[in-house]
Amino acid sequence: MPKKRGYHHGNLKQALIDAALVLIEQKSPQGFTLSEAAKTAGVTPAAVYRHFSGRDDLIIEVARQGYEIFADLMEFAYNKGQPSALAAFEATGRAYLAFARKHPGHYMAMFESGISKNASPELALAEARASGILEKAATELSQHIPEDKRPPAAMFSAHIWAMSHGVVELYTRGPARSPFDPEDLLESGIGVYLRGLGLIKPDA
Amino acid sequence: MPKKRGYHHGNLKQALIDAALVLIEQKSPQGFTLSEAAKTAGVTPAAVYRHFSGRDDLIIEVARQGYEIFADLMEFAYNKGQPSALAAFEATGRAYLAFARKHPGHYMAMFESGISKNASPELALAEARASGILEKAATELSQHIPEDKRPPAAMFSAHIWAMSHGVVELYTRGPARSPFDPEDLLESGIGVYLRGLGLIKPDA
DNA sequence: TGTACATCAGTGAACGCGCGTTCACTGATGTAC
DNA sequence: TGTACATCAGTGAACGCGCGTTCACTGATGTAC
Repeated sequence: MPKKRGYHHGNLKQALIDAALVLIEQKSPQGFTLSEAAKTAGVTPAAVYRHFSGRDDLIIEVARQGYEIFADLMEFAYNKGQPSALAAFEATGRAYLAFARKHPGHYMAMFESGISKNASPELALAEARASGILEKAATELSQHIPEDKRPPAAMFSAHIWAMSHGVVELYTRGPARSPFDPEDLLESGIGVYLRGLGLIKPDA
Repeated sequence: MPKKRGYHHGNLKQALIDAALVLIEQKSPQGFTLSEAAKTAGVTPAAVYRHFSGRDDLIIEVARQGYEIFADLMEFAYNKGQPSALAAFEATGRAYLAFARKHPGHYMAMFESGISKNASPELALAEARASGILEKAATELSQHIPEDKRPPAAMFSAHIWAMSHGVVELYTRGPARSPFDPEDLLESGIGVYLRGLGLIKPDA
């Protein structure tokens, strides 16, 4: 909410983004129309064109804001875990799932909308910042692995990201049923993985 | 291709499914219309209604066939790895990724279309068969873990499935870039995970 | 403080379009005799 | 083998609808004097 309410509608641009978020959560990123977003924001379809060049542009902006929030949350969690590389890493992992839960619309716009991260320079920038934090956490933690059996940090972080994303897609939404809480599932999965790297004691 | 070509169009039902597969690969499960599918199959939109009650019904059938193929492939891989529980398990994991690669349209209809696995009894049945094979492989392998530190087989299989699905979504499609081959990524990730469970020797 | 003007966010009417769905039909295939 | 009939897969015309997009407009806000 920059500026105050004023003007004709108020802050239509953000109102449209908020409307898109609601619709994405209800019907998926591809399941709503530009006109629906306008109606949800209480405005004529034509008004949308004052702020966005079309539907894709709107979704790109939703995703961009998502990456900003995502990066902020991850960074905060990372810092909170410092100076322990392990604690920082685990906090970051938990923050990932928390973000997916609290911001499903953003998450879907970012990862399920089919837009390329290069759809706009601003989007690419926001995405890079988020990835950077994940990779930093992974790199620092991997310093604790004996050098001769240390996997590349990018691979390490890709494994964790893949498992996190998989848990989100399959077990917080998606077709799979599981008797386990997604949070527990992810935490235990990462735990086993880290044990495999020798980063947690085998009997912990 | 059951029956031979004959009749008016040939085998329209399957032709529509094949058309849907092409369109799903090109534009995602929600990105095409019933009319497009009809046109792709070389037929009037009205003809679709002889075989399906609507677009959803068509996608459900695509997903069902996907689960059948999926289950067949997994079962074949599993049997090929026998009698070693570890070899069977790893072959099943590789088959998962191979399926996602070779049948992207089916994969997307199954996991990214937003249809519920209970959308039809036939779909639920096919899904259950596929899951059963995954769980069987996981259960057998988990017998080799010392009983006191053995996680529930369902959790074990959920971890692996989550990582597999995450690799598919993020690194064979999706926004993430990685210098690694998805196959290598998944194989190494599962390797680390199994080491964490004590199922592979730490120095392997 | 008040007035006159410039700006520009949002309106509402209009358009052409492709969609989903229905319907009576037609004509190729299968079958009975 | 040939003929007459039944079946039913696919046609094509028709419909009402909501979509995306454009345009001249209007009226609230901001600003210069």
